Formats: sequence, C-alpha cells, structure tokens
Amino acid sequence: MKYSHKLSDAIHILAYVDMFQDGDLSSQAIAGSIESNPSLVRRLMSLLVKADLLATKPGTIAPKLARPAEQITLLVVFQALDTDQRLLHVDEKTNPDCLVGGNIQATLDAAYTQVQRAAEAEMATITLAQIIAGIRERAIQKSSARN
Amino acid sequence: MKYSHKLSDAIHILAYVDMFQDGDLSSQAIAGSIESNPSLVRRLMSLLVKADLLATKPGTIAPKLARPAEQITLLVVFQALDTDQRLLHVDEKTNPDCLVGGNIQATLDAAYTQVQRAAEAEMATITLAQIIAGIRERAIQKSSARN
DNA sequence: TCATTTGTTACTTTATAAGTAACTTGTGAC
DNA sequence: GTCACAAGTTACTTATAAAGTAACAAATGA
Repeated sequence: MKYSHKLSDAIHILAYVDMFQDGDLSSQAIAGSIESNPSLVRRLMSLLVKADLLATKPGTIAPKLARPAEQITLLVVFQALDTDQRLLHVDEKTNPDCLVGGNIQATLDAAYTQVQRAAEAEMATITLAQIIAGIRERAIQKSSARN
Repeated sequence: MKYSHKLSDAIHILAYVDMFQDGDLSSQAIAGSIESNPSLVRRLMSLLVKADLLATKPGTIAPKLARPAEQITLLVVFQALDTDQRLLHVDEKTNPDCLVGGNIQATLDAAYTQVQRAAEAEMATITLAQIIAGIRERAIQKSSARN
C-alpha cells in the first residue's frame, strides 16, 4: 500500500487552524499549505469534527479548535481517522490444522496489542500545543540562522 | 497498500523451525503452515539468515535457529525485514513557504520518533521463546476444551 | 437570488506488499 | 560424474489501501 500520512495531514490542519485563526482558513488555503487539494482537506476536517476536535460552520469559513490545543493529543487525532489503526498486522490466513498455524494468530495478536498500547501511551503524551510550539521554534531558528 | 504481515510470517517461520526441528523443514512444508508459497518463505528465510537469526545450508533441508529462542526478540526480527520500519509517516510534500508547512515535517518527525522508540522498546521485551510458549499453551487449552 | 464554501460521494491513480514462476546454485545419493 | 531435489535469487503479476480528483448537494450571507 501507500504509506498513510493522514495523521500528519490531520495534525497539519489543526495546527494551521489554530495558528492562523485570523487568516484565510478556507479548505483551499489549507490545501495550499499541505500541498494537497481542498476536497481531501474537507474530508479530513469532517472526521475531526465528528471526533469533536474541530468545530466548523457549513457554508462559512470559520473552523476553530473544539477544545484547547493543550487538550488535543496525537492519540485522539490518530483515533479520529477512519484508517486502520493497528500498527502491526497478524497474518489472517494460516493453516488451522498446524500446531503453529493454528495458534500463532492469537499469540501474535496479544503481543502486538502490547506493542500497540505502548505506542498509544506515548502518543497520549504529545499534545497539539507541543507540536505548534515545535513549529514556532523551528521557524525562529531558521530566521536567526539567516543573519 | 496491503497490510504487511511479513513480521508475522517471519516469526511463524522461526517458531516452526524451532518447534519441528526433527520434522519436515522444507520451504514447501513451512509454506503449508503459513498457507503461502515456498518462494516467499525462502525469501523471508534469506532475510533471517542475513540478520543472523537463522542458519541454513544451501541445497539441504536443515534450517535451525542461529541463537536460542530466548535471545530472539520481536524487535530484531522486525529490523531484519526489508520493509519500511517506520510505524507513522510524515507527509513529505508540504509547502516550504508556509510557517506550518515549512516546519511541521521536522516537528512531527521528532514526535513520531518518540512513539517509534516506545513501540520498539516494547518489541524488545517480547522473545521468540515467549511466542512459542504462547502457541503451546493455546494448543493445550484447545485440547482440554475438547474433553 | 446568487456567488461562495462546506460537506459528501464516487471514481481514478498510485504505491507497496503478496503471490507466482522461472532460473541458478549447491548437496548428497547412487 | 550425473541426477534428483532443495535452497537461493530475480523478475513479473496481482491485490489492496491510500492519495488525488471531480462533481454535486446543502448551507450561508451579501
């Protein structure tokens, strides 16, 4: 498959909306920053609205965060997406009549769940506010490097 | 894309080789347990050999673990594969002239690396020996459930 | 009422992994 | 030595999930 960067784009949208609250927040403008297209941005925004992370008003250009950036974690954004959320995948088609093939699926599923929990726990510690701060910091570093 | 289950299949091979050391360990037989084909099994085995997890002798049916199952972790198997190992992916194509687009890649990369490290640390705690024990346990549970 | 924007649906394209086939190389039996 | 067979390798085809795109309905406000 293609490597999904939906999570990255969703965070991008949230950061953009928060940072440019007084600027142009049309799906067109946001698509320009992501270098994607407005339709894709609107679909992602729709998912974010459903997850209660973003608030929009149909027909108007007025998106804003549904809660403070400090209270939006990578994890909740991740879980708002409609993509598969498993990071590792069990082979669903193994020989049930074999000692290994018949029991490895459940065994690996338990192991992968453990890994998944560790990853999600880490995602829960990273907030949109931290990402925004990171973006601002890097921008400042760049401008001072130009002197 | 398709969801990769290479990691699952690679672990399957290692478990199979260890558990059936005295049985038929041809790529054909292993493929039967995975319900895949011998060519794919041989390719995976080749990667495991390169990573020094498995030892084979060309032309003969004689694969065996290159080290004890207690010393093979999910992480080293994962890292032996030739697939992309990043669990989360930054969008590589964002507008560099935008405050957000120009700085979000590096910021997210740092955040994703943090999540990756947590997942890998967890993978390092799970050994092939534990997976094999899990397979055996489930097999026993099944046989007692039949009584 | 009309231009503009969001929200939604359907379709096309692209990227990555699985599956397959064919060929080369190595081994051991005879 | 040669022959059957298995590992090892390479190239190609198929399947699948995500990105990209287009089109249109619904909502808004000038």
